[in-house]
Amino acid sequence: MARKADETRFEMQRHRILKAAASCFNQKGYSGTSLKDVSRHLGLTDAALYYYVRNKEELVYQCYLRAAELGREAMERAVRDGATGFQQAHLYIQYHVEIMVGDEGPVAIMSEIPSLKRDHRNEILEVSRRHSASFEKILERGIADGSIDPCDVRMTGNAIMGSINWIPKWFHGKADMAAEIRSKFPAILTRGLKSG
Amino acid sequence: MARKADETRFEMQRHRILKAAASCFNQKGYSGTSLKDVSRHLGLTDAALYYYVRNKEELVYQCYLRAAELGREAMERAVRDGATGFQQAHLYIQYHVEIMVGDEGPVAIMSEIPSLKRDHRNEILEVSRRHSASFEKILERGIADGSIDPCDVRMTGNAIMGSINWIPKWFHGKADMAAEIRSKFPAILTRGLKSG
DNA sequence: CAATAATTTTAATCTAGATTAAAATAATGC
DNA sequence: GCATTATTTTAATCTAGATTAAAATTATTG
Repeated sequence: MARKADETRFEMQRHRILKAAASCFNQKGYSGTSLKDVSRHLGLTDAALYYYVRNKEELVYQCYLRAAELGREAMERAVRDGATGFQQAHLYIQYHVEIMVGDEGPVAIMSEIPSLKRDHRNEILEVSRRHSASFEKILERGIADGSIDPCDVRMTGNAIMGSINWIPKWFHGKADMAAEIRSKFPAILTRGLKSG
Repeated sequence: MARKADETRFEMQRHRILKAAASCFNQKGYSGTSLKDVSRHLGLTDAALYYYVRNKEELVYQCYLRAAELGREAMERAVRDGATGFQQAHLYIQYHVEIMVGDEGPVAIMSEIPSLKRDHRNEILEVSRRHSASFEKILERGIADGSIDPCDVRMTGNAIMGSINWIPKWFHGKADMAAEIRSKFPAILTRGLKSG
């Protein structure tokens, strides 16, 4: 039987598929994209996808897991690398924006949660809650250490996250636009936080 | 034959339907909501909807027209009532937020544009472009009159709009939450604009 | 190269949900 | 109350797209 080499081949293909799927879901929504839409992007048949994934729902679910993974990483790095709450918030926004516009493609299809089946949905909702909570913690930290002006962290968190999550709705992959977003968005979103 | 009374009856029912549809589309997306989903909310049969609307696509389209109408109104009122650019921006955000959380229901399903057929899509995209442009004009006005700090109006506009458009993803109709959003969001979104 | 495992395709199914037609019910004007 | 028009339902269609099974192709390994 085949060993490590195959494992890698399989994983690579699977990764390509998830990436293509995430991109489609982002553009057309879950129910709006057919498996043929996804497979066409890869020069495959729709049936081929079933070799990599149990069914369509599993496909979004995997996209979400990947998005959650990337999000968690971004959060961790931000908390590790930032000295003050403000810096952590700034870094997190920077990393999150990067996920949205980077060449990894838009991994995060945060709008499709209703399409998940109950167990998966609950899991993702839970992860998502924790994620929001972490960001609010950062804001609180900033308020405590004086780097961020006192504010309602729940609302402020939602406002900032929404801004970023909405990016895929108007950003369509042009490289120069990506650069612009990367360079300007973080400053715009944190300007309102700055204290002093 | 029936006259004005019926006209009104018809219009009222049609309005209820559009409202229910918008709400469903917001929760589950266009392809994710069946006509049965919509009709169930109203105690009707799915077939009944066809008396009011040519087909499903027409339904989203009408929702969009209504959303666009409300958006335009909000923009006009804001421009009329605000003295400075900053005030206009603040008012517009306030009105826009109100549309999202008000009892009119979430009219704006700005994510479903890809589901529209070409003509309708182009029309809505055009309207949407004009709308964004109007908001950017407000920001420029504010910069010119000194009430808003110089900034990239394109990016800033997108950031603010995104925040608001994302609200339906996490706001689920609880009245006290609506009040909180209404009272806090505008300040949060404009804090970063303030000059001086 | 032969044999086995991995990957993809072709060709059916199967189902949900949009759409339609005809019939039934409710409302209205006279 | 009758006749007409408005509204809704019931009962079929019709179709796109998800899913599956079996066959074909491609890699891998010894």
